[in-house]
Amino acid sequence: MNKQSKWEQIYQVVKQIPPGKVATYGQIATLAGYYRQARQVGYALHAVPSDDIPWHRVINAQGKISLNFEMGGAVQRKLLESEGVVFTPASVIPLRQYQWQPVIDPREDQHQEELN
DNA sequence: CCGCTGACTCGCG
DNA sequence: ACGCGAGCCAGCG
Repeated sequence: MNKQSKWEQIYQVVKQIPPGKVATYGQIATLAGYYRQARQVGYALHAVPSDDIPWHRVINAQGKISLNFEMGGAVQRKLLESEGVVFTPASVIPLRQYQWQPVIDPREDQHQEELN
C-alpha cells in the first residue's frame, strides 16, 4: 500500500459527495477505510491532482472551513454558496442539514447505485 | 535518521 | 462549554 493508492481512495470518496452537500475530514477518512486519519485527508486534499475533485465540499467536524482566508477559504465558501449551501452568521455550515449521508435507508441505497 | 508541522478528530476532566 | 493531549502519517530541513 503506497501513498498513491491511499490518496486515490480518499479522492474516490470525495468525488461521491453530491453538489450542495458537505462531508467532514473524519467522515472521509472513515469511509475510505482510514479511521482516525482525518489529518491525512486534509493533506491529500492539499495536494489534490486535478480539478475534477470537489475538494471544497470537505470541511471540519465543526461545520467550518479549515482554511485561512488567503489559503482559499474565501474561494471554498464561494463555491459552496454557489451550490446552495447557506452559512450561519458565524460562518458555520449546519451539518444537520448539509452533511452528506452516503446511505440512509436500503431503498435509497438502491437508488444511489443506479446513479453510480 | 530525528524532529517539527499540519486543510483534523475524539475523549477526558 | 472549553481546553488539552494523544493518535495519525507524509514532507521537509
